[in-house]
Amino acid sequence: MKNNIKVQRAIHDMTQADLAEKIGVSRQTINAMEKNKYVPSTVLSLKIAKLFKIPLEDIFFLEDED
Amino acid sequence: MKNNIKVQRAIHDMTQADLAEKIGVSRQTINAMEKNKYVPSTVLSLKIAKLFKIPLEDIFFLEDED
DNA sequence: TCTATATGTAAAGTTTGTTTTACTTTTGAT
DNA sequence: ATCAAAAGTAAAACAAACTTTACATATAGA
Repeated sequence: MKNNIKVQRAIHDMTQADLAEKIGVSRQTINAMEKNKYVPSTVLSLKIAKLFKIPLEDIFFLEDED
Repeated sequence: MKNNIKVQRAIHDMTQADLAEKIGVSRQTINAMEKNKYVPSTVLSLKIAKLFKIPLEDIFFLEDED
């Protein structure tokens, strides 16, 4: 799975720390997500989509190997 | 978080085992998800939304306590 | 009623997400 | 060139997802 969180942050002019605080996780969690170190929970991805006011599928994308 | 996987299964006339097999998890995982025993990963929820051909937010819902 | 299929549940174990702390590197502004 | 903020990274510890096995309950049809 891939994501474009970094782009969404740029659009909204937020740092990783900003986003982390808004959705209630650590900054490292945001960083690791952006670097595709792991797959976040559905609660987390729903919160991010809600914050950015766009469909979850516009931020997170399945890949062939998923 | 809540979900209406059971309803979607009914619409598509699928058993828990059917769904489990289609998205590549165990039947107990589907059962536990339906009974809100845990929060699935974003890959799993994306696969379910894709299978049912509806937006993820039409299946999984944030609650106030999330 | 008997049987097959679907669902619910539980415990143990493995894997993976997430936090915390802490340090390094990059970037941009002055 | 310097400084501060932002981003990258890493290890240890803990929490949660997910699997496997196994059994119990429900439901519907023959």
